[in-house]
Amino acid sequence: MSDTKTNYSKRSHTCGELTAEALGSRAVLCGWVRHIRDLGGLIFIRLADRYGETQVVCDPDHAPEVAARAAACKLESVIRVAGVVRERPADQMRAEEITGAVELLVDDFEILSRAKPLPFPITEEPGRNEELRLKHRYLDLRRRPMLESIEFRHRFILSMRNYLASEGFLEVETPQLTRSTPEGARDFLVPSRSFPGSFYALPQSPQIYKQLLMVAGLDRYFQIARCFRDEDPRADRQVEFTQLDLEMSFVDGEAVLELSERLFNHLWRELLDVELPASWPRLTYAEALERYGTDKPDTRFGLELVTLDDAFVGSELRFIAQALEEGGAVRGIRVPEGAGASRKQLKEWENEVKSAGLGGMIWIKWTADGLSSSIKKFLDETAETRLRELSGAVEGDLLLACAGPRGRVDTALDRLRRRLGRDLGLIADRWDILWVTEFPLFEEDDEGGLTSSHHPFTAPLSEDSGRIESDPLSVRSASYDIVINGVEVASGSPRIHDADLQRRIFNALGISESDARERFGFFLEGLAYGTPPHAGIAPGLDRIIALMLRRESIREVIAFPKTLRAADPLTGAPSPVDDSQLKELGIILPDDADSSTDETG
RNA sequence: GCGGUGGUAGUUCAAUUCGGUUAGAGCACCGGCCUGUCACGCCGGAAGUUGCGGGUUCGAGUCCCGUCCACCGCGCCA
Repeated sequence: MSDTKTNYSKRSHTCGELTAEALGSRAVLCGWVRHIRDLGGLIFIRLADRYGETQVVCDPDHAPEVAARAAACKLESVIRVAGVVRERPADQMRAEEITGAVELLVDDFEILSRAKPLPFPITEEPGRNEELRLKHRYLDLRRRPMLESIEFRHRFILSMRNYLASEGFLEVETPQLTRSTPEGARDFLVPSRSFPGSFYALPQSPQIYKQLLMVAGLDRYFQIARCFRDEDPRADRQVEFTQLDLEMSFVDGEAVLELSERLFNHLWRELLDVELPASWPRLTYAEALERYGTDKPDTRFGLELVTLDDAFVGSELRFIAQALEEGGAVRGIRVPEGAGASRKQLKEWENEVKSAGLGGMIWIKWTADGLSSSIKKFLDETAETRLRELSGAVEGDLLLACAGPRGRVDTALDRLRRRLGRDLGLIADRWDILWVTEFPLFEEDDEGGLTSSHHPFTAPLSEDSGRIESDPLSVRSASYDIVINGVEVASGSPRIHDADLQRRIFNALGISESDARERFGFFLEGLAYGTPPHAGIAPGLDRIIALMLRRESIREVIAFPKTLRAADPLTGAPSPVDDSQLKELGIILPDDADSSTDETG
């Protein structure tokens, strides 16, 4: 009776707590009718709530009225039952369930809310139709695995919040209606009524605000921040997602690395009972790309990439010669003892490469019977020897390779490597957590200009900052990413705290002095009133929680996620609005605007 | 924007290579029976514009074209 869960409520216990200790006592339970087994006389109901399930028995010999009501009760109706806790017959105890030794013999039965027939069963694994789950998310969330992920998420955030508070961090909220800055992802815009023709933007991250909080002297800040980016979603990306945003003053990047390591280690220890290494391995961006073809390598297995250009110098293979001429690369993966791979298997692996945008995949097998290869005609002895040297292949091995522009080859081989890791069962069951550092500060955009590869407030490595004007693409940033089992889960950097350096960066990005004043003037001015050196990081909570729970998609750890087109099947958002609303906002739609969707599909 | 997978009863699935009678089954639902079940059991019933539109054909769930939706990936995601 003293349990906080039952305070203020109609029940004496939850559905997960009655055990043999309660034998003989009266109890009142409320919950959902999860199973009904109507034997014609006796009726067994498995009553469920967030906390568990308890078997309740309605016996017509004991209470005829109760049995009659139970017989009329439908699955997932909400009921309140009162009765006496009694022991189950000895041969019917369920040791694997907490409440498995007891049952409630009901003498009072009240239906609080009847349920219609369900659109899908609560007690079974869902089918392929995820839209149906989202449309009735309130039912999907009744499923035990979903409940577990929501509870886990709560405990994760609680543990994180407590930890950061103990480290002296202040939790501060920043605005959701803010100013659009054309850098980065596409903004979600919100029209202003009082300023017709002007728009707020939803924050892509609280980046500028948190830096201004450092200028304000808050010293250590964090926020569980909702971020919005209007880009196509993926299994690990929603247009609306949650980050732990944090920032520290009077520190360099190293301090943020240390804090992050302690924070993650704390979370893994508290929530998973797993001890991560006290400090994590570090990999530079360049090394990650060279060895794995990606900036977020899964290091739980080998199959590292090798560069094979040298073996193909002067090759008569047109696609290879062309790739090399155009400054591309031939890279591959040696599969130890992979020479036994079937044609069908090779075809599947090739499809993996093709769907990443490459024309095809080369394979070479070294077997006891000699060499066989998709390009055997074009492999002379010199080339073959060179391939073995470069890849380290020995008899019994398989070499898979691709040619093309370096970036696309790396994307394809990263994808192939992950597939190989799965297919060959090479992925170790462990947590591989590491830092990826020294990202390039700039990237070339489509028009040959420069953009920030992280964001424009990222500090360059001090030894590289002299080249911002002369050779910007060679400038490395002081940024750092956290990668766990091949998933990028956090990204951060020391920030620029000097208005002059910030101006040079804007300049390199092609943002003129007047542009910068127009777009970031308030920020530059802030930096000019005494800015402490500061650094921070922003872990993506949805991804981390999904990773910890080994869920395939972050939708499994978000209560009300959106589809891959950023729609919400439950509410029907986004939806058209009344003309009067548009008029008030001064918005005129083109005649062909029609956002309605095919409802028959 | 591009590539791939899928869409059949409320739901999960099936439907003979290459097109062939009235599109089947489990669960749920409705009716009947059943007093120790726990995937309860037994008997019966209702339930379908095969996502949508067009085409080929004597005949289309099946083949072709278009389109919509969901999912996976590429592009995109400072």
